[in-house]
Amino acid sequence: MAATLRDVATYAGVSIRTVSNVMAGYKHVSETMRARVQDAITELGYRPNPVARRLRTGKTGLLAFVVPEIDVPYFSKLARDVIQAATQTGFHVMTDQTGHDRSRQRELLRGADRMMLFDGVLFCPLATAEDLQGAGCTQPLVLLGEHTFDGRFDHVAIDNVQAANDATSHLIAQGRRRLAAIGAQPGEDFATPLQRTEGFTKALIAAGLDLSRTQVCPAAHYSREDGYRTTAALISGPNPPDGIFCYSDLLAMGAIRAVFDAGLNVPEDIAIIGVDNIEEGQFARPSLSTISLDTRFIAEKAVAAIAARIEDPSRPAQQILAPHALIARESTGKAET
Amino acid sequence: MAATLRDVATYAGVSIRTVSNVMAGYKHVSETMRARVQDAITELGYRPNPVARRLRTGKTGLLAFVVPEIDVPYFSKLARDVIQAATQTGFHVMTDQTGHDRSRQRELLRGADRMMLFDGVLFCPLATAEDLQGAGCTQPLVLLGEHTFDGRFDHVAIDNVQAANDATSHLIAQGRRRLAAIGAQPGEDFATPLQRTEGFTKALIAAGLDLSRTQVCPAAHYSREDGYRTTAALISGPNPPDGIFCYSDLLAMGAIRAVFDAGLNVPEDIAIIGVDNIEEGQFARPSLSTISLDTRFIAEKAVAAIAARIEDPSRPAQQILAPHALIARESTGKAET
DNA sequence: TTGTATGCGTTATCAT
DNA sequence: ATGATAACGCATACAA
Repeated sequence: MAATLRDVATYAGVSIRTVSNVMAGYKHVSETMRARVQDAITELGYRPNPVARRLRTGKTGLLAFVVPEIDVPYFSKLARDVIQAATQTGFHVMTDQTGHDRSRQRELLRGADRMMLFDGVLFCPLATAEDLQGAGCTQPLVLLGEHTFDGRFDHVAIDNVQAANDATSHLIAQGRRRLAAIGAQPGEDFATPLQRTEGFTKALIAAGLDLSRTQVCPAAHYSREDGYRTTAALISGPNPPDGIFCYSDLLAMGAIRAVFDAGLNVPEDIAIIGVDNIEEGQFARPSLSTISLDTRFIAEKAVAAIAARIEDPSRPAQQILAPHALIARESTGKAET
Repeated sequence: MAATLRDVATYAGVSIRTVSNVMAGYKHVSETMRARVQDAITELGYRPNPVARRLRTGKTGLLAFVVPEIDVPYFSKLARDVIQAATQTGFHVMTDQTGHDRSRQRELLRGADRMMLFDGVLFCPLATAEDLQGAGCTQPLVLLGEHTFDGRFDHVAIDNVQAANDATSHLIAQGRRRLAAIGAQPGEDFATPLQRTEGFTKALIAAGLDLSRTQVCPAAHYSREDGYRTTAALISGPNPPDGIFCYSDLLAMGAIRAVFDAGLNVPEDIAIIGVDNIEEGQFARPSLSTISLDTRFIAEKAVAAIAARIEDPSRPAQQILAPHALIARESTGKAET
């Protein structure tokens, strides 16, 4: 079995306290003593038991990272950066999936089954303001990607309105006039789709375009499948667009395929732009124009924020704006090779 | 602060033992007592402290899931299924990334910094038999995807040789004769690439093809980038292939783009097939032929195996074969729409 | 059926 | 500078 503090103490002929001091790097330990204890430690291969330490200190060193689905490229990219940032900060990361299940999400938010298991939660919500009501108040929580700041929780997110505006303006600058958006979620009041629709509309108005000729299409899951189906319907509809702003790159990938299956071309007949800058889009044919989010930045800020909140739960909630950037590729006009 | 067992006991006017019994669903508790305790529990909102429980029982309820990079589609798909299966079995899953760093991988294998933190480890190794030597012996370990069974560890994997044979045979059946493979890792002795190269070669020999006209190309990271670069080199080389077997779908996606950037077409000029059946391939243009692995099956078997091993560390190591299937799509011949 | 008491391996408090 | 010891919250052997 694994050696304990007591084993080391006995072996070195000192008290348990001294060993603990050595482990903790305590100042006031004589050199001879420190050496003797160190020998015993390496000799027995002693490693502190994290569970015991955590029972005592109340800190688990664990962070929960909650996403709808980890196999959505944007979330797995984010997970990668979060795990990296957390590891450097001394945390382990547990990943939990809500799977689009609102009640499960609320349950996770309440911290139901894992009270005291995590020091904090990094939450990528598919949630409304209501869902957040009265939840998560019990433990440190940082929201990633939803951006209706109400002063209760730390947020890290891009300016969704501006991002959507940028994407739409780019389509307009490429000469597109009959625009459509895919990704709205009518009936819900999730912040992200609402804000992107707002930005989309703003850009149209700023360009003096006829809003009656534009369509804002719902998409429940931001998946390739949804993008495909919705785009196919748009094309065969009464007012086919010449430019589509998809609220995610995954939607856009489905959209591109739908355009080609309809016998049309991207970008010649329909220009398409997404959001997220997933690697898939760089190698796609045509390569996908998109709004890139700095997941590295988001992850690092989120981990820093949760660490700070764990340190001082009473600090005021921070709102951190992550940068975004337009990346123009073939799907909105660069000639396809 | 959170209520403890003692708080509940005091509140209900019973002993701590009784409360514990009720929580554990112990049989011999009188109904009146159970009801009274239950009331106190809900009244105080009591939730057992997992850390304390785990210190006591020695079980953490935590599984480590170790992959090279979580944002590789195959691994994130696997992660999704692993998390789901583990959740149903009552485990939480921590994801760790080795990032192609051999030493970090070995360190994780030794369980260095997390002895006693995890009940078991699910390991997707980029590791050689040597790396596994003397490591992980200390804690329950299940290997996913490497398949050189030596009786020391539980394995869950497909038959890589057969899978590669199937993919290659499919290319041959489509009339391709100048074949290339991408994904070998010369200088290493990772099981997967070796086995896939073996299957590739076997199929060529079985078809009586001239081995001297085939090329087996290395690729370090199974990434789109590697697939692109390697394919570009193949095309501009002295002996361009008319069919390419990529050891991963990601390599294949890069390969497809490279073919088109060279002014050629898939599948007309070069047919391409991959392995993994990531969703990206279904929507790609052309859609990607591939060998599909049943990640759901792999995840469920792996979780079951680790649970069984945790239960009985001395049980003999199991080797579990996961099914695979050829999926023929446009990239190997179905006319592109 | 239920109460008492001990220990899991730490850290931290109090002495010395 | 170091030793003895008390929690942390829970599960369980033992007692009643």
